[in-house]
Amino acid sequence: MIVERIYKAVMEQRLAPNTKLSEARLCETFGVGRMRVRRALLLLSSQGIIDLQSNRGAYVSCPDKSEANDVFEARMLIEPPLVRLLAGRAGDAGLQILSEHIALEDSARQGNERTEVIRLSGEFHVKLAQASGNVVISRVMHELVTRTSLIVGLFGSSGNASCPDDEHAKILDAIHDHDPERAESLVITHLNHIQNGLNMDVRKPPLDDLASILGAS
Amino acid sequence: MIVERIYKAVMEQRLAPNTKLSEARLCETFGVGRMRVRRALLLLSSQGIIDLQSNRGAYVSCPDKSEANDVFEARMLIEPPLVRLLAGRAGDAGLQILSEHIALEDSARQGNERTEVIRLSGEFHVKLAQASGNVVISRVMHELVTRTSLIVGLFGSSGNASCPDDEHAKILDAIHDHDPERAESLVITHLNHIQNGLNMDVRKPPLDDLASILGAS
DNA sequence: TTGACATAGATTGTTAACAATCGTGAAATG
DNA sequence: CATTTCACGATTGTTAACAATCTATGTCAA
Repeated sequence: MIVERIYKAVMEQRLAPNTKLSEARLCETFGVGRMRVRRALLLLSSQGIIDLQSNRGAYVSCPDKSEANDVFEARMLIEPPLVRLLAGRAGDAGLQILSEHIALEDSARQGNERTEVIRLSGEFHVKLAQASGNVVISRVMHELVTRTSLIVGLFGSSGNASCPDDEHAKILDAIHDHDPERAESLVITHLNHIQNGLNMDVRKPPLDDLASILGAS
Repeated sequence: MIVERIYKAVMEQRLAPNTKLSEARLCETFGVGRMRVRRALLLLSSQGIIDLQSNRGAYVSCPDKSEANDVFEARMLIEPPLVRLLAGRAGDAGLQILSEHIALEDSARQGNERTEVIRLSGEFHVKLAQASGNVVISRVMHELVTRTSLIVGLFGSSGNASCPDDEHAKILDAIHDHDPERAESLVITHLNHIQNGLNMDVRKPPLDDLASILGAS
C-alpha cells in the first residue's frame, strides 16, 4: 500500500517536513496512476501527515509549536489511562507481542540501525494501544505517534530521536505485574522525557532531496 | 461542504446505518461531479462513518457490538481526563460558548425539535473538546461523537436518543467551579447513562428510504 | 539595478468516456 | 419445482485528455 510506504518514511524521519510530494513524482515512484496517488494524499492529509494546499500540491506537514503541544497534550491525556486499562486486563497474546517488540528494539539499537530504532520506538506506543484490543484507540494512537515523529524530527535535539532506552521495558513490566499506578506513572515520566528532549524554539531547516527516499521501504 | 451535510444527517439520525449511498444519487442530490462525491466518501470512510466496499459501493456504517464497545471505551478513556483538564484551565471564551450551547439545547428540547435535540446533544461533547483549545483532541472527539450517534440509532431504546436532560449543565458547572474531581465524576456518570440506555442485544432493522433525507440540511 | 508585468512551463483540478465488477432475473436443466 | 447458469443492466474503478491555476523566467521601463 502506498499510504503505508509514506507513513513508514515519515516514521523513520526520512521524509522531512515541508518536503513537496508532487503527484507526478509519486506516480512514477510507485508505478501507479494519478488516481491512486491522489487518494493516498487525501488520506494522509485527513490524518494531518501532509498538508494539501489548493492548486499548490502536497507538502509533508510542518507542525508549529502550537500543534506540537496539542499532540503531546493529547498523548498525555490518552496514554496514562490506556496503560492503566492495560494493567487491568492484560491479554497474554498482547503482552507477548509487546515483549517481542522490545526485543526487536534492543536488537536494532545494538545494530546501530538508526531509522529502524526510531520507527520501532514509536511503534511500541501503537502496539500498546493494539494490546488493548480496541481498534478505535489504536487508530488514534497511530495518528498521534506518526505526528510525534514529525515533531521530533523538527524540534528534536539530534541525540535522542528515539525514546529513552529501557523505559518501554519498565512500562511493560508494570503492566505485566498488574500495577496500574506504576504503569501510569512510568508512562507520564516517559512522555515527559520525550517532550523535554525537544527544543521548541529552534526549528531545523527542512531539507528536500526526496529523490530515492521512498525507494528503500 | 458535502461531507458536513452527511455528517449532520448522521448526527441527527436521519441517515440510518446500512443505508446505501450510491455515487449517482449523491451526485444529483448535491449537484456536483463524481469526483467530489468520491472524495467525500473516502473522507467519511476514513473516519468510520461509512463503509466503502470494493466494487459494491458506500454504506452508512453499521457498528456491531464490539465496535460499539470500543467507541464507548475510548470515550470513557478520553473524556474524564479532558474535563479534568478543562476544570483546570477554563478559558472564559470557551465557557461562554458552552453555556450558550446548553441554552440552545434547552430551547430545542422545549420546542420538541427531535433531530435538533439529538444533534446538539452530541455536539456538546465536541464543543467540550474545542473548549480545551486542542485541535487534535477536538478532531478525535468529533469522530467519536459521530460514531456514537450511529450506535445510539442502532441499539438505543427509542426514548433516550439524546443525553439525559440536565447533566450537561451540571458538568459545565463543575468546570466553572474549577472542580476537576466533580467534573470527572459527572462525566463518567453521564457516559454510563448513555451506554446503559442501549440494548446491545437487539439491533433495529435498518430502513432505507434515503429519498430527500439529505435535502433538508 | 530594481521593480512590475507578461508569457511560458509545469502542476493540480475536473470532466467524460471506457473498463471491470457485481447483482439480478430469466431461461434452461435436473 | 428447485437449482444452476448465463446474460443483461447497473454501479463502481480507472484512464486519459482537457481546463484552471500557480511558479518561474525573462523583458521592459523607471
